[in-house]
Amino acid sequence: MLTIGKLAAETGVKVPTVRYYEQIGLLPPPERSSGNQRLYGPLARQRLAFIRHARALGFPLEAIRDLLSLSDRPELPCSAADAIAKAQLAAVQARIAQLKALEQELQRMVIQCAHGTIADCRVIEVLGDHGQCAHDHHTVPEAME
Amino acid sequence: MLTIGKLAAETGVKVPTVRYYEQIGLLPPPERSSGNQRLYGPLARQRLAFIRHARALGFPLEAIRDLLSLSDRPELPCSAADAIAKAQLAAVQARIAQLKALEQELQRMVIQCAHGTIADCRVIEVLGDHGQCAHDHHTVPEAME
DNA sequence: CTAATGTCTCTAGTAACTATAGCTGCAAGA
DNA sequence: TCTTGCAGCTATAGTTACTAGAGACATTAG
Repeated sequence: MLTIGKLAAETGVKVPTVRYYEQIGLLPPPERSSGNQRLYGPLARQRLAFIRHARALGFPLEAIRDLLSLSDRPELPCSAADAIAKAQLAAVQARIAQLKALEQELQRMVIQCAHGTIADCRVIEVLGDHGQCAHDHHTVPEAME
Repeated sequence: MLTIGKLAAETGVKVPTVRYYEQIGLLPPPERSSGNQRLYGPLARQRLAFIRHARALGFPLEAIRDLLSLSDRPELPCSAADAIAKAQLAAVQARIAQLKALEQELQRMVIQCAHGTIADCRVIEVLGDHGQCAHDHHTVPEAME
């Protein structure tokens, strides 16, 4: 049986985060020691590793919740899991495309900076006037860490 | 003089967001009408457009705060503004690189899915075992809007 | 004049944690 | 055995950049 600290060290998740996952119901409440400390078995370790890996791939916790409940029902077709992964892939791709447009614009700004005074700084000037931009970056999408 | 609604419509910022910017000190408290409603002049409009554009380029509000205070001092050298823009560019580029690694991994997962049952779903399997991954995506960076 | 829309303040909620405070548990050294 | 010090416990609040809601007042169109 692992204490929360060992579990955290083994999975690379921080201790408060483990407790947070329990609080929001992603991890089941574990056994407790006589002194009321959490004790985890290998199943919990596996589940936490799953969560950690999915988070690292950018899946939001809600998607992970769905994936976990799917993995508890191995007899179902995997189309639902597939759909979640595809949605995540699409979100990542959209985000990349958007960031590339921002990158272009920022690069233009930085390159044109003549390193004089603020009064004729391209950075400040371009920010003040969207008309000088090449691309349409005027939609700020949601984060995804 | 513009009411908050007109200002919002002209700049593409939502009304509560304008009030929020005032609350955190990005916009100065404007004049008020006899009935206590906010009234904005062209300077406020310009400042808000600046904020809006910088946000669209992904600058965090703290960076925008710095940029605004720089733009109030046109005689200073523009190196500080340049540095902020460069930092934002670097953050965007780092984020793109990280998302590309995720994209690869997600693509592998989705492509390998045989559309059978959950029991042998690659999506679920790969998430449960990081050893099957090609890349090192095990650092989740911070958001950026 | 009335009805509809706009605006006001204030509070709370979002995602996914992180940090803090103040307490108790537990293992090892002197 | 004492004690020191880390680990763990609960609960609350803070983070970013807003968004949503409640309930009241202002303004404007018909």
